[in-house]
Amino acid sequence: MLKKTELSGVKEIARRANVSIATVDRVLHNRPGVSVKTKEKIDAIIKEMDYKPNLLARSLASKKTFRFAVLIPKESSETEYWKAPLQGIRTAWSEIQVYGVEVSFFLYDLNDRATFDQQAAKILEEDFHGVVVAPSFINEAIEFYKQCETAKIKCVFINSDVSNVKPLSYIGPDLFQSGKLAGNLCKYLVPEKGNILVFNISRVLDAEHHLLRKSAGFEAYFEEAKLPVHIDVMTVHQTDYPSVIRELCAYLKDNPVDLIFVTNSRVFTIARYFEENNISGIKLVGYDYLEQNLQYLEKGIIDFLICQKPIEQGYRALLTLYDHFFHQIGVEKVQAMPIDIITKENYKYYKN
Amino acid sequence: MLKKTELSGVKEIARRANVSIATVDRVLHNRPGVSVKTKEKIDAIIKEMDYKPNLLARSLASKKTFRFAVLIPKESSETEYWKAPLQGIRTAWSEIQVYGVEVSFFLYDLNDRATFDQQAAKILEEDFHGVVVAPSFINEAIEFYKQCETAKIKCVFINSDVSNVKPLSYIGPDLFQSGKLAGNLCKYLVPEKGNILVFNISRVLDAEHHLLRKSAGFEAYFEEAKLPVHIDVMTVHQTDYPSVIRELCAYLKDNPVDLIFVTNSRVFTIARYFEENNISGIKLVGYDYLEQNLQYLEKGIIDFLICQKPIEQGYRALLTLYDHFFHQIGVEKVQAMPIDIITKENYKYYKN
DNA sequence: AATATTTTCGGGTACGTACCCTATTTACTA
DNA sequence: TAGTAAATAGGGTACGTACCCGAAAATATT
Repeated sequence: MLKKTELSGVKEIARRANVSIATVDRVLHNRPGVSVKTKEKIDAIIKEMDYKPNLLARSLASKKTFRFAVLIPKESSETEYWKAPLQGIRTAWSEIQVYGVEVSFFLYDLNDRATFDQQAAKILEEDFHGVVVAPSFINEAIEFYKQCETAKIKCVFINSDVSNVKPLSYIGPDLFQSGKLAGNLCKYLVPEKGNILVFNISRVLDAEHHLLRKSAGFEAYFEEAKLPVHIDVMTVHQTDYPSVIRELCAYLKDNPVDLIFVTNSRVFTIARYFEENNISGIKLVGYDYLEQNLQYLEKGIIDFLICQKPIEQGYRALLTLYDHFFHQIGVEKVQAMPIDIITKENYKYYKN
Repeated sequence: MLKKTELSGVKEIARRANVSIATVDRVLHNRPGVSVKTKEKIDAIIKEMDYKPNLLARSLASKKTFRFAVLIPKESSETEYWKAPLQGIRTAWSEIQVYGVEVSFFLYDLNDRATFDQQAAKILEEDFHGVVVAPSFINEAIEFYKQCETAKIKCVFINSDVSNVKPLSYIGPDLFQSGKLAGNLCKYLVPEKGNILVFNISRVLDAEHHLLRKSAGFEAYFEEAKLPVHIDVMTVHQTDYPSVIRELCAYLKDNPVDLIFVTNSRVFTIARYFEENNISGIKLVGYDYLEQNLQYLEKGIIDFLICQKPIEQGYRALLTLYDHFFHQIGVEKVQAMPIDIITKENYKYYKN
């Protein structure tokens, strides 16, 4: 608890440049009204001092308010995955609320493309500065992105990216690599010439859908490693329990399987079937840190879960917008999330 | 970019209570000089408003300065592990420096107990408010902790904890569980009745040393899972390459081995030997995200690395002290780090 | 050369909190 | 009851930055 040492920031600059604080302030925010000569002098001093503005004082003094929107799927009864990013966004919001950040939520239905457009339209009606988007529907998302561009609304994408579109930042997994990691793990779980089933469970599957990219990465791994496993890929569009199981049983009847890799969080569906019918001997690998999945991990029915920090994705998405607008910081174009491996022995310590 | 709405905090309280800001300030910091009656009135209003002080304004106005010390091992030529926590501490420091935080570093030599005491003594001579400690030497650390207690210096432990000692916070792995996770992984790597060698490489090994706890967790896993693997534990106290390899060769000559589990970051030593002598067929699992280890992970000589976010440990250690002193926030007594699994396919995305 | 206009700049106040210094009130002593 | 000490309260400035408003200097117009 001692005293400060040097003089403060802008004041010190002003003193050295023999100008007023207001003038320094003008060049800092390159506002007009400063002659080229003095601007250069001040710029030089700023550089020389390596001046960093005091963010506390800045946001204290600033009465600016920014409005952000959030366009992500709502949590469904079938999977609670989207609770996590939402939670992360809420946490970030609570931290930066005091700096004058307003956030509005627009949640769409993963099983209904139309709801995406509806919510997107609502956002465009209002006057937002930025928006966090989970682009589950490729074409719709691209269209929305373009409209945001003309409306000068900054976009941050989370959870899956979209080619040919350059948002302010993408925060999420490298999906192909995520599939490769799954392959890497599964290598250890199956015998020499084992049989693997890759299982896509999703109502909608756009051409570039993220499940397909994981699936592709998975197959690529075994191809590159030249491992002689047999891989079948199966996709079901009816996501309710009976439908999924019906398809699964049909496959199992005719094919030997050592391992099933479910490309999203719905691996618990399979696990439930295994438990209820006392099936063992088939390894199970899937995605996401959900209560529904963890119980089967604990019981040893699911061997591995792969997880990509959904809470942090949401958290960082909002903070990225905040950094961009308040600190005028150049934000990372791509913020690749780690690809985490969760097992029975470490899940209790995992931070989603 | 709109306007604020309500009146500010203390001012509003003062207005409602018909007193001055200074008086409100007194009851907020329960300083003397306020009659019981007005104090009660103000307290009631504070409660009613659910007043939360503006931390920005607070630290702007406060000229308080806190001094923290850091007592951790220095990076050695043998392992660069301790670079990471140091880096995390430095990052945290750069973020909170503006709030008046001073940090001094006292680095000791992992191969020389005496240096711990020397640096510890230096810390006690000066007037610090808090200290970040890596208690590598159990008894010395306990002694230091006690002296800190009488000197009213708050301690935060990182990397490994010490029983019977209750620091402000412990930030690091659950070592026993970390060993269990290793067992969980290795289960998939060895055959039915495989042979495993657990390898401790450390100059000093206190009774409660963290390598031993990992080792214990590892064995416990196989015991609980009732898996009939054969586990030998070997410890070497000479940590240079020739010595380690000499011991290893002696063991390998007489014993079949399917997998070696190295309980710390020195797994690269073994990997180097395997590479130079073209040994394959022995799986290798060890600890820590070091450049030295990653190259062997990439080459497929090391199968898995377990990692516990050393950078974040340092980062959070300093922030914990900061939170405690500046925000008077009750900090978490134990901040268990996640137990992360690193492979060839996900290490590029890992954040240490 | 005098006036109008534009460019360039400084003074001053505000943001919400901390804390010093002084003024007023109350209680106590002789 | 005056006189003094202690308790209680308020005024005011500072923290580092933002930004309004008006003043001075430079340039343009007549």
